[in-house]
Amino acid sequence: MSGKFKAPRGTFDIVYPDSEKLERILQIGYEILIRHGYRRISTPIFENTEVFRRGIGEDTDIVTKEMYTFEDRGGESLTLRPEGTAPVIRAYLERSLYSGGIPQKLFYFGPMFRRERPQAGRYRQFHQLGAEAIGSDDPAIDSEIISIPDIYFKELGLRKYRVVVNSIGCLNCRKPYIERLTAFLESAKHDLCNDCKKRAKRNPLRIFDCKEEACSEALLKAPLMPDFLCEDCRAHFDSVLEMLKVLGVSYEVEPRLVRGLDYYTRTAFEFIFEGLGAQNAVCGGGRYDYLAEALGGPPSGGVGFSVGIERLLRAIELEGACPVVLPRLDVFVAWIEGTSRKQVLEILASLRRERLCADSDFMGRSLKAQMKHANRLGARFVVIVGGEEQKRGEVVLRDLDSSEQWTVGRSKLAQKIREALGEQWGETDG
RNA sequence: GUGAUCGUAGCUCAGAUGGUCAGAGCGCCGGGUUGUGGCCCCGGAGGUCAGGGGUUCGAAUCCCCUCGGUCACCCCA
Repeated sequence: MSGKFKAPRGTFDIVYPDSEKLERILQIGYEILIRHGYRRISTPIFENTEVFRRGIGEDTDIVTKEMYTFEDRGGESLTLRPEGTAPVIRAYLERSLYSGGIPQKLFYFGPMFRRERPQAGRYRQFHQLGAEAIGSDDPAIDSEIISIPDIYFKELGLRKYRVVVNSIGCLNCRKPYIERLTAFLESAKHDLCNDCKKRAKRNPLRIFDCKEEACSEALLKAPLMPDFLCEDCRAHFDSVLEMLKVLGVSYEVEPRLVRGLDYYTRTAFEFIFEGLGAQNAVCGGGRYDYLAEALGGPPSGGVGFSVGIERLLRAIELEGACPVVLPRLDVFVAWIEGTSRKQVLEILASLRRERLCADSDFMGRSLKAQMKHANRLGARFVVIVGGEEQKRGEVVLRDLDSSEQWTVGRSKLAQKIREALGEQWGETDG
């Protein structure tokens, strides 16, 4: 704590080796997404506030109390994006991406912002890797969207999670259901906790999240959404489940699973992990058939998922999965006092041109100190520049693993290092 | 937004009842002879004890406030 400033509450720096682990995990994710036909989109980090107000829903927690909204100097209301789907749909409509053929399959990665009270697995700036398939209402695309994170997590070596799915219907069937549920809650209100009494009025679907034992008991006889699905929604849901079997996704139907964002319809799902505490949903998503219309476009349904990267990283750490491969320096260029810095820099640059990972001393340290530094950096070789050898156009090359060292001509240096590295890894350079 | 809990050097932590209590290990920097690492030895730098206020002759140690971390609620990724 030497400096004056700290990162704002709920934010943090991502420093090596975490930053390197993050990079690796993203690469694996991108590769899977691309293999499924998804292409990358990057939207602005902020949008007109209306994109979220209308996209996510006026009454949602996100919109009513969690957004970073500000007025810019032109008087326009802007908001730091709290999630990725609404911006992607905005871009889809604005740029007529459907003209590239539907469904449009897009993926994104980037920071999201929500002003919540920080907690393990919950931050004010966090990162999501997500995908959207827009323009198709084929149940098969729902199952594809659910299967991708499943494949991803398995490839990362993760095991300790469950996939829970549900259908929350469409406007036609959800409305009668909510009426029925509300009526039930009214009749059972004397058995509910105070929070649930409030929920019963504001957001009845949420009532199933309550952890109070008394409430859970009271809700045993509550009507469940899947029993109220209209014919189309029922058929869609059944079909999604069948396709999931075909794709080898082990799922559990969770009739009480709901979503906090208004635009969701039909398919809703979450990936719940063990041992993450309260914030145990590493991935969530679902279908959103009304979102495009809410943003002023023509009706066009879509499905998507989003992975919380910080939570994913935590799950990986907990399961000891996906070990980090520490980057290793190939060669460190050390130099003896009195050596021309220009020549040292030339040698360093030439090694880098040869695609070797190379570094040098920039502190004017003693040779001994440079050796220590090279060792700490994990360098495989040290090149020592200076003295008699240099006058003959040669340098000393030392292998820190075997402690062997040779005198080599400068022109042969890179080649010699390559050969030694090649032996190590059993391959020639290319 | 609510509640609980914690906050001493870069890191992990010692510091009984307030009066050499500002420390250790690791890390970092330097040295152990003239141009060479990993082990070992020696030396050094780094903290207004989260910040502010109060009680007291005197507080890292007691009280209050603020900030931050953690956990839970809430909500979600």
